[in-house]
Amino acid sequence: MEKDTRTKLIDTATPLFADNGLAVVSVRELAQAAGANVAAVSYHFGGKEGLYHAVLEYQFEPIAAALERIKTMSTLPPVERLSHYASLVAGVHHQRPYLLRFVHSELTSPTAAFEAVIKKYIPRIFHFLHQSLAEGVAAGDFRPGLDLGFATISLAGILNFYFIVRPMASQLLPINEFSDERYVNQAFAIYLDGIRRKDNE
Amino acid sequence: MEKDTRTKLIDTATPLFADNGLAVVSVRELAQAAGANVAAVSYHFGGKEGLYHAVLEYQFEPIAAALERIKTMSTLPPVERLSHYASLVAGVHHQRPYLLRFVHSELTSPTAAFEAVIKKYIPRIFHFLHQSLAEGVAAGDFRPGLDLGFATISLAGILNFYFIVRPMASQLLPINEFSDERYVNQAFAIYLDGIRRKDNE
DNA sequence: AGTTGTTTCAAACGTTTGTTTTAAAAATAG
DNA sequence: CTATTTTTAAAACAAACGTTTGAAACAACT
Repeated sequence: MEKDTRTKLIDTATPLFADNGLAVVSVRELAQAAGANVAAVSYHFGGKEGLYHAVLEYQFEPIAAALERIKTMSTLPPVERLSHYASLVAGVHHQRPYLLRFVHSELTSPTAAFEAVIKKYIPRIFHFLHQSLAEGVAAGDFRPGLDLGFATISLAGILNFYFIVRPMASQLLPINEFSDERYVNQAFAIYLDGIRRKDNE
Repeated sequence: MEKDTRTKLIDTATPLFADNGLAVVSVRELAQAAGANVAAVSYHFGGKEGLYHAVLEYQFEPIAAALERIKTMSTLPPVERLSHYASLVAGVHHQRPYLLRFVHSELTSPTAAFEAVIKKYIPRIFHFLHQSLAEGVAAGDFRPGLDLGFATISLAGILNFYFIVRPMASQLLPINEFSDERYVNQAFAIYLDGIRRKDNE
């Protein structure tokens, strides 16, 4: 078995890195949690940063796949493209519960992996949203006065913020039941209604 | 002068802690950046965590003030209360540009300061929003089917996410000009239009 | 001027960090 | 069976960590 300890290390490191950050988690703590030897990290990944990089690449796999699907959407009407994006967000976070922790951690305090991983995917997503919004305005679906850059951030924010705070939310908020799909549906509905062109425009 | 190095340390530590986190910033790096001695941190704050705690308390000052103002709003109609909250968000982030970094850092990977500081303020804000939304629904202003817990997160998300990613946004997004007030105004308008009761409801 | 309390400083303390090095053991493949 | 790769264990490494120490410098006040 070639990849037994390799994958075991990645699986164990994922929640530890996501919760505590690259710097806080020590190699010894990591190895013990994975049931592996201290030297295994250097042996397989060339060091702690190498393991972190491997974790991040695995986390971004579904985003790469989602971006491929996004390419095929250019013929769809803007509203449907945004709707697809919303369900894509829910699906990706369901597949990779820790992904957004890494994205946000890299956005706020970038490590060496920022250039290699984050800068590769995030701008493409924003570009897709930005362009879909622009076409929606041009088609008369959305409010003509929209600031597109801000509206892009608003959509990303209203959809993703929930997944950022969710791990702590049960301690802080009086929420009965957490359903990612229900959240995304309502949030997207609010957003879409909010940017729609009104009759008096 | 008693508080010269004290405040100098707090001021210097604020962006360092905000950008890199409590664990990553070393006391020596901190002291050198502040032009102080290594021992000054232990002397004035009892240690690195004490300094972090002092930084956090200073950051939360405007939130405490905002919560006081919120108390006086109970007589206002729900829409205006939410609108006040939106401009309060903009004002607080203007006063304390690093505040949200700390809030989010504590939400995702809590330090010892979480219980003492975060748990003290955040639930009150969410309670205020939750209640305002509930009254708005009861008054017929907002859609009757709204999930209030989710709608609370949506509002917090659409307003705050911008301030989380803004430091990195210029590298990632094609945004011409950053204006916090303009962003908050448009984002809140989108949200408010999105939760408004429609004619057919 | 002299006393007292506070603040600053360089140096040192004991720990922990990531990584490397040995060697032996285990597993895999040809 | 042999050769290669992987895993384990224990030890060692320099570097960096947070904190403490004791003396020196400073300030405030009688």
